[in-house]
Amino acid sequence: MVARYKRATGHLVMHPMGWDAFGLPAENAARERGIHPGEWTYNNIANMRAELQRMGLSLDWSREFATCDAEYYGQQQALLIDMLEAGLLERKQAWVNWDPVDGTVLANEQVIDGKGWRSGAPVEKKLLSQWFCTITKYAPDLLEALGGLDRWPERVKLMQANWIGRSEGARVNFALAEPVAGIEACEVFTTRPDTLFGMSFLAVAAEHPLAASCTRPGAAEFIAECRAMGTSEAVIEQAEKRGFDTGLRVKHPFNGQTYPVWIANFVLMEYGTGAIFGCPAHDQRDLDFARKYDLSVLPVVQPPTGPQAIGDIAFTDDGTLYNSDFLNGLSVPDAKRRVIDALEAGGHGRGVVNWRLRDWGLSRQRYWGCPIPVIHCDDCGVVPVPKSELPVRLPQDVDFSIPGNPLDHHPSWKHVACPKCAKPARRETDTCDTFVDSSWYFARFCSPRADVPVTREAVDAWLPVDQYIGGIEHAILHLLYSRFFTRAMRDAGHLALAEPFAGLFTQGMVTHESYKGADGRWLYPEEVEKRDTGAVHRDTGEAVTVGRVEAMSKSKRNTVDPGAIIGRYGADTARWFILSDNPPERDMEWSEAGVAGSARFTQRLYRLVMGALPLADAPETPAARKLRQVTHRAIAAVTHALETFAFNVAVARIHEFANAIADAPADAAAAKREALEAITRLSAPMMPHLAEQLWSALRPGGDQLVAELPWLVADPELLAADTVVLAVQVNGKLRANIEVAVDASDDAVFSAALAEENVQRAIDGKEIRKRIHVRGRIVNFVV
RNA sequence: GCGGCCAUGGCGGAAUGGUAGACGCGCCAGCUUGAGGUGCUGGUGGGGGCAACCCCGUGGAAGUUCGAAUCUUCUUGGCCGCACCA
Repeated sequence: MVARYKRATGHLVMHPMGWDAFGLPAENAARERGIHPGEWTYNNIANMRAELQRMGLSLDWSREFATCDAEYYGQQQALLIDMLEAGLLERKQAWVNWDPVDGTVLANEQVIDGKGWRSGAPVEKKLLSQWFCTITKYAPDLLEALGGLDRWPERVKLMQANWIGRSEGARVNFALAEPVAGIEACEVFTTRPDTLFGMSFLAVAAEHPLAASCTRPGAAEFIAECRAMGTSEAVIEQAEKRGFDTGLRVKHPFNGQTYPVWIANFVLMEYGTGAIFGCPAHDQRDLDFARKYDLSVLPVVQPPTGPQAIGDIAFTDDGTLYNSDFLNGLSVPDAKRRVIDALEAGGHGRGVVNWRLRDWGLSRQRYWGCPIPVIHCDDCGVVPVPKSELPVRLPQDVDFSIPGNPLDHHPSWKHVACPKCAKPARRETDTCDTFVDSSWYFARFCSPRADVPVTREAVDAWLPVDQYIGGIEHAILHLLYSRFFTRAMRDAGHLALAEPFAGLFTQGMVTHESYKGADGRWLYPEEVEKRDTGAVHRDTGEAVTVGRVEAMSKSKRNTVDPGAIIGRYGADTARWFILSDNPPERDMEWSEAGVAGSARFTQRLYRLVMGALPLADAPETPAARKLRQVTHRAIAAVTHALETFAFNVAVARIHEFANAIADAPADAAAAKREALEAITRLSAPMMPHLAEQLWSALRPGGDQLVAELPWLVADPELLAADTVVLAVQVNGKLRANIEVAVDASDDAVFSAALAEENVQRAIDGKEIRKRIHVRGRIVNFVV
């Protein structure tokens, strides 16, 4: 609808459609039904394409592709090779989130409450060699550039900023009192270096090297316990601080004292350095920990109200430093600066900016994804596949009956000659996270058949995307990865911009109740019948559990098929109904109540126009001028509503317009054609088929489609009314309405208002202390 | 815990600080029909008169203002994001 409107307003619109088609569901279908993932996928695409075409979407099908087309993922492989050469794609050992059910690695973003986002299984930590996009190299730019995205929702920018997570602080190096296993010091990250004199312990994550070097009895068991508990939901909810004293001690950089080193379950290896210094008086977690293990608590920041004892609540606000040697008397911000200077001068640390964002692990041990185009050679190491040999195609003959990665246990696919030395070597069998596929598709649409990823001419002409419309669920991951990929492509010379999406609109999601049968299987809404006694299965009559209203998803089967509405009422009714229901940015609980009303309106509009034909010439009358004014106000109102994405309001304005045309008196006939043509053209983006039908009836023999006509522009002369209805208030309460000339003087307006009987009654002879006249709006008497 | 959004009739929702509830759904009544549906007409926030009109009303409390659903503060509830992030 937006594409049709923008086209009418003179824009050259590219409205493409493609398919994000790699991923787990295809492999699951293959396992369950013995059908090849490709066949399953392309069948689904054919069904969905037909569905979209029935809706009458003005899509440019000549640019269509699927991400599982070798022509697409081959070009993606070329981009990956560029990124490898630019140091943006790296292989490194890393603690990864391992989904034991799906048998694959998950990105942090795919771990929800400690569980795999698809399998729901508790995620384990594993140390593996994996491919990473070094998105962290762009962290400062990805954060700063958010400021320039003035057509993005604030909410999305905020979510991205939080996700990137910039925090200023210091790294402090603590020398061990006695080196252990070759380790002489431990570095921590802190945002509160000002509280360094309030230190009472140092704590490291279970995965930290210092933890591993601890030989005390019980240490290994404690570490194993932490790892097993991992990120499971139970642990997070309990939030119980647990620790193990290693017996090691570190030296304070300034006061010469030593402090104990603990292993603590609340310290994360992934953030900062995996080690912290504990200042219980001014950090709640440290305080909980210190109280539990009876560690010292020394306050060093004094609130303005004076010294206070620390009980079970840490003091985390600003104040004045004390108990802190050379920092005494300073404010918290001043003390931070001062202590960082001192750390740097003494070689004990430095001020740093720390980022929450971590590198993007994109390796998946899966078949149905884009193969990472490198070859492992015993002599040459990791060698990129020469671009002339792309695409690295997925083999067709794969066996899903064995668990694990089918590419890995395929008999021949991975055995190749090294491109450098020609000795036997092995293909990489990891495939890409499917977020990679969706991180540059918008650029590919500009030149979808090119034998390079994108042609400069095409991307320079089309990008950035002027209006991106997608669900709020993409606020962080997809949009962040796309912003990263665009920068990577820019640095590789493929295009010349950093930000892919100039304007972003986040649609709400369509939600529906979910249903579960007695055997625990999810049921489709059409299988369920609601009776007074409760929900039952339509065929078997057995009781059905009604679940919560949530976003429609294939896995929960709480989906509805717009095809049913199209079949019964037609595409225009379906479109009109979907647009009229509620504001597009809001979630919509799907209900077909009201579809009949939408169908009624399409019928009504048809009768309104067809019933007025043929239109004869008629004399200009005051009534005709009134109808013309109504028409042009409708044009302005609908245009404004569409510009602001208030589609439900646009629908309401067209309803009002239709009501006004129907109510117009017979002597307004001279303005009837203009009104009927206008309502036809205004409703065309929403109901394109009906609009063309009506247009051809209004202009028999005409050779233009509504879709080709420019958008109507309201005539300012007709928008300006001759008279205006003013509300008259007394003490802010409405007492009357008066109709006055638009250019009536204040005095004329006031005397007209005072002439109203009801106004006089409200004033009741009291003194008028103030009179307000806001032209075209309101009159108010204060008595 | 931190950050953000939201709260308006039976329902979805309108409302540049200026007539709260547009428009639609639903419901009620009447006309049309043999009946039902469709269609058409009227009504539909609460209360009082039952007409003209008056009082109350946008989760709650206070404030700014001639005037607040809208701005400010506090508060309650719901939703979303992040989360032992040092």
